[in-house]
Amino acid sequence: MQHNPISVLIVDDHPMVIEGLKTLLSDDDRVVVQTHFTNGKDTLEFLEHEKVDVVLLDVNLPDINGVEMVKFILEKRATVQILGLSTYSEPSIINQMIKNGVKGYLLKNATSDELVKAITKVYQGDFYFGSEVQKILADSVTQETIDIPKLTRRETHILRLIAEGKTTNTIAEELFISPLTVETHRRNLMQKMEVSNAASLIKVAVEKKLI
Amino acid sequence: MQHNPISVLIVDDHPMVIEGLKTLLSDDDRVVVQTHFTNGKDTLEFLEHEKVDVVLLDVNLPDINGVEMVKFILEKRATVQILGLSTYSEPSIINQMIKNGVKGYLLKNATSDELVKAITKVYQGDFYFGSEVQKILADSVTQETIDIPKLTRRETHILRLIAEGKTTNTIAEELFISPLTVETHRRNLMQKMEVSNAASLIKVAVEKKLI
DNA sequence: TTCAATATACCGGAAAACCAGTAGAAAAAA
DNA sequence: TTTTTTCTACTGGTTTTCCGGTATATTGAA
Repeated sequence: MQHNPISVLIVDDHPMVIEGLKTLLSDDDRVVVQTHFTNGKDTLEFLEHEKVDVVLLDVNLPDINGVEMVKFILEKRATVQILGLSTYSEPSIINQMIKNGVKGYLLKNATSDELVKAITKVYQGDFYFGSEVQKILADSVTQETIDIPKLTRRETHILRLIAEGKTTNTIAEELFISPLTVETHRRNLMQKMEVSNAASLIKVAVEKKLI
Repeated sequence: MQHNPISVLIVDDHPMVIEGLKTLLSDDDRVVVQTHFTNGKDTLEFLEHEKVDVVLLDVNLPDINGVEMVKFILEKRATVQILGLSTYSEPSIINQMIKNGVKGYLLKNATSDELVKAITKVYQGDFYFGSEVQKILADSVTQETIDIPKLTRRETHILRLIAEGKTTNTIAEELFISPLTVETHRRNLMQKMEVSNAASLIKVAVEKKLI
């Protein structure tokens, strides 16, 4: 089955993680680490003219945000399979990454075995999620993560201004619109966030990372 | 100078980080990795009857909190030097760790050179902080971290209730005090936080991690 | 082009928040 | 024990928010 080993590209800004991944993967001849990068830009440049089977992608890169990165990589190389990697498990981020096309997701406490398993699965076009990640995803369905309300541009803007402590009138002046309009927006915001005043509006906005 | 290499103990719950550290340190004969653990409990047990020169301690262990861990290790082995390691850089945590006795601190994006340098420095009894960490520490002195207003117990409590979207009257009922009293507290809170309404009160409270 | 979503704007009224100042009782610190 | 801080409470008044509606212009996607 494994005539050609699966070529892997590692993207992570931590040298020690890169070395660790290489070591963990070096024992297994089904997988070969082709190269590695510590930032998004170099990775994308490389993929411009080279190809790999699987990208091991850290979510927290110094230059490009992980969710964006998935999109960019797949734009360049639609056939590549991406396996997300991160230390912590933010349900919303994992969800976004999946939406953008990652085929698997592991936390960094994964063992060597799990790593190889994930890579081979993903390479075959299957999905693979670490057990903790699965748990998180399961929770996130029931939890509040799923109901992050979609705010319009104007609403997001006004939300920020409210958080800065500005009154309806001040905001209206700043945006050259009627205070009544601002109030309508604020009311829509509160309805979407299911709260009944500005204080808790800000709290849930922070919780849902909308600010 | 380096007759005996410095013996190092690695504590990190991520196998790939452990492998990475080992690899990064394997090139240098001034340092030898004696053993490694993935949790706090096993580490402390080991230190009960064995000794090492330097402990590379990840801040985020599954069982014991990093700040506590420093204290426990030094209680067991007062002569050991501890070098903190973490992915992110929380000024408050770094400060606490230093207070508890770590001699150095690195982010996980450190290079092999920096790692060895840090270990040798720390071993000699000196301090060593990665450049990013230094920046963070410097900032944390000048930045807003310092002017976290001291809230009284009652104020903290009421702040939480405000964040939950409760009105003055509701809070008063809940605490069996007059609404007027609650209002006084809220006004004091706003004054201390230098804001003029509940929305921004919550925002800065979140920023300053008071909620 | 048509339709849905978004941004705009209004009325009237109730509720809550905000402001400025004062002040006594209780608890904690000196 | 004295002093300071914290918690309590008030008067009286202004401003702002919040609520339940309604409604039109504009924009963007199908």
